[in-house]
Amino acid sequence: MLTVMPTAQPVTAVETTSDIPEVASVLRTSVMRMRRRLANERHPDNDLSLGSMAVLGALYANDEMTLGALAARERVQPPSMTRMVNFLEEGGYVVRRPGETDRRQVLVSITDKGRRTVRKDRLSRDAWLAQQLVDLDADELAAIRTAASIMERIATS
Amino acid sequence: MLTVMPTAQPVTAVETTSDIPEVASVLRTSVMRMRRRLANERHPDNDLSLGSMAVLGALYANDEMTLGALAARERVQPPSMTRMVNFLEEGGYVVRRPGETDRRQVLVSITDKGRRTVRKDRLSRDAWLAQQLVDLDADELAAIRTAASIMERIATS
DNA sequence: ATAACTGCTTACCGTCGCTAACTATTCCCG
DNA sequence: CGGGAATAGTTAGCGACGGTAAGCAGTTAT
Repeated sequence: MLTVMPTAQPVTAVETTSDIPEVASVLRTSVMRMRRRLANERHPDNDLSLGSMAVLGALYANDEMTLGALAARERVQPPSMTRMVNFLEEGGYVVRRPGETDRRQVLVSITDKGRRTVRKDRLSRDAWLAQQLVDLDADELAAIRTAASIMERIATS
Repeated sequence: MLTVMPTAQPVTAVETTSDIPEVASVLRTSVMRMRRRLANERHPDNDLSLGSMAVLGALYANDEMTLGALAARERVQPPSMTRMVNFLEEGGYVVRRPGETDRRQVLVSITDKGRRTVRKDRLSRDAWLAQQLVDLDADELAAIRTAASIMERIATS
């Protein structure tokens, strides 16, 4: 007995191969649209942008990081990270201090306010996306997981 | 007979359900990074941005559309679409003309130059992404396809 | 005929990313 | 030790991309 087959008829590997350009195109547009939607879905009472939240999340995990490490992690140039950290510092979410051994460095650490924000935000910000995923079946969820890891790898290559 | 199970050990539906927040988070960051990468990968000799290309692609499929229809299709506010169309018109990729029955409308249609650009660009712009996908096996490709269609649906919901 | 609505445009603003050029510190080598 | 090279961040300025508010012109309804 066939369970629900997501969308496609079973295709052979050969046919699939010739579809690569099409998959590339489809993936590209869906990624673009998805990120636009995600950017819009932030909670209104939260003034932190997606980028800022990602930084704050990194600091939530590792209490203190250099600005350079943050930039590398987010795959962003140092000036972009400087701006984000400025913004976060003004809001009281993080604090800066000069590096101890190397005073050129800037050590960024998260404040209690930042920590609280991350916890609250993890709940509310991903809530919308999680809600969209809740109706998916196990196969679809697995596909998303696989695709996400491939995208991560491609984006980082 | 079980075909290849992408990456994960067989998980029950119950376990999978509890992973939803994590999948949401992973998906979100990979989408953000992926789109950043895609934006950077455009071919240097092509002065059209990703958004403009999407519009041109829509016009390639349906010869003539109103500006409003284009905005709706790209899930963008009318002013944003006005700007893109201005840009495309200046470059000679599209032409504007007033609507016939309703002269408030603006009908946008693609020129030969626009058509040529789409064809050339489809080849060259997605080439990079396609190259990244070429080493994937059939299951992974299927996962991408499924994920893309889900993302499309979510983004459009 | 006029009021309300609609489709697009204009003006302005914010985010996010980049490069180039600068400062301050550290490292290395003669 | 001293001085140039390298490194970590910052500042300044730009471009792409998105939004809202307000205005204008054409259409519809009363």
